Amino acid sequence: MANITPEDAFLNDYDPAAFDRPSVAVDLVLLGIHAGRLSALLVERDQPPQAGRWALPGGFVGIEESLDAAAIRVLRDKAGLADAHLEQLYTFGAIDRDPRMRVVSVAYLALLTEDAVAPASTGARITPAAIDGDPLVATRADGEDLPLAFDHAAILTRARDRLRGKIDYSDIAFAFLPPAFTLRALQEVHEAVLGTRLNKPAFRRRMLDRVVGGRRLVATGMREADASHRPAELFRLA
Amino acid sequence: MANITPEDAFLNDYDPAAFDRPSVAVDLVLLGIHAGRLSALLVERDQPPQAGRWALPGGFVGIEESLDAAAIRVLRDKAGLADAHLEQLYTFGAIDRDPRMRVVSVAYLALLTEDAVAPASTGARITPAAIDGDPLVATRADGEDLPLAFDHAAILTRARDRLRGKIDYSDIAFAFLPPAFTLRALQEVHEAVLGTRLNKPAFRRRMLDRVVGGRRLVATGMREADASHRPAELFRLA
DNA sequence: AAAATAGTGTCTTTCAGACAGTATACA
DNA sequence: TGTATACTGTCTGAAAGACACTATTTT
Repeated sequence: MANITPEDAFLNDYDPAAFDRPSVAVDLVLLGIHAGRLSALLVERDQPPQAGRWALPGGFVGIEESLDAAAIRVLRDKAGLADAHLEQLYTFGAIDRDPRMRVVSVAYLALLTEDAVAPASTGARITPAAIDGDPLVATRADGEDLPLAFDHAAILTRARDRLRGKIDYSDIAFAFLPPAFTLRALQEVHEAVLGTRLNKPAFRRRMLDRVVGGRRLVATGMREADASHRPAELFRLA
Repeated sequence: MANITPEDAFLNDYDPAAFDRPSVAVDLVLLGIHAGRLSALLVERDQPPQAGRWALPGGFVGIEESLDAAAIRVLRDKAGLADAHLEQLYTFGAIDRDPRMRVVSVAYLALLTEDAVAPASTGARITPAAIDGDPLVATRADGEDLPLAFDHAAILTRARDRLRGKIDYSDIAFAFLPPAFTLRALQEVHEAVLGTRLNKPAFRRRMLDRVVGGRRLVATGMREADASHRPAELFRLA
């Protein structure tokens, strides 16, 4: 072990500028709860290859731009969103994932509130689609299953799995909600992400007892406005 | 497939071939349990920049090589290891993380058994170092704290956090162990990763009841060989 | 026999699921 | 007053922590 091999010497003198390099891109998985279902914002491709298929919004990373900065730029310029919870998801680097050229794509997870997902209406070039099933299927509000471009079904699957894995022990669920929210809304977020129904008293207890990152749920004393029956209390994270 | 034109690009008005691209590299976080502590294999840099500092083994990704293939190649050629549990960790893309050029580095986690970590002895160019504390410190077996190169302390920190987050609900602990192992060895892996002591009866119950990925612990009927007192039974995952 | 670790039985606490009940708002 | 939903009390069962005990092997 630890001998200096010819490969070591070669790599020490390796000049990457002399070789072709992959392009580096970011792709954004924009997720929100829409009509009670976990949904992604997808963009219809209008150019070949894969014209007519639906893709994640993305863009190439500039030579003087960090990965995070590129993700923020795509969020703003391609999705028209000023702000969202953004976290890096996974990097996809299969040789043939894009038929035009070698592209290594760093996927980001962006979590949106319901009012950020809804304006992208069905029929437009960017639309929310419920993601469900295994293998994953993206279904638009009109019931149409949208064909996905490139390896984007794999990216969406990994995004959903990440979300399911983290929701129980992190504060990501709150990224889907406005600053003040009802416990029912929080439960609906959990149910949409996990794809299961949850027990209400146990859920309430767990959420009210829980401390995540030094923060916990506190009652605001205010109540939801538009309920047709008894309005629930609004909580916030503090 | 269609002609490759600038219009084919993800962003209609952006031709990546016309711009400088970052280099893409992989860095390997080689982790194992050494002397009861979670330890990483580090390589001493013998060239500037940062000569004398300790780095993760890494290498550039070839234009016709997937990220996973590059990680396997580095594992073999730079670390001299034929096989290990390999999983992608995170991609580091700050603009100035390498002073020589723009490098986007995809970090991989590689988990090794004790006999793969141990041969790299203290004093050699590649050495195991216990990683502990917050901020993270890498300590060689002789007690020396090793200065880390570039952003590799941040990479190691993220590797440790990933491990701690996954050990309770995945089978990664077994990647540190040979095919047959005692329950005490398994508990020592958990304790080294989490940095805490665990309750023995509860740990045994949990492990023997647990089913992860359709597999569970089964007794082999064999016992450990070199114990100076009552030898423990060997288990395997099946 | 002594020493040391393997392995188990059991008590207690904690917490989630289930279910039924009370409270409060709107029609 | 009816109805729908918010919110809570309590029972039960599952699982973890703590601790003490028995079992088995080497020296």
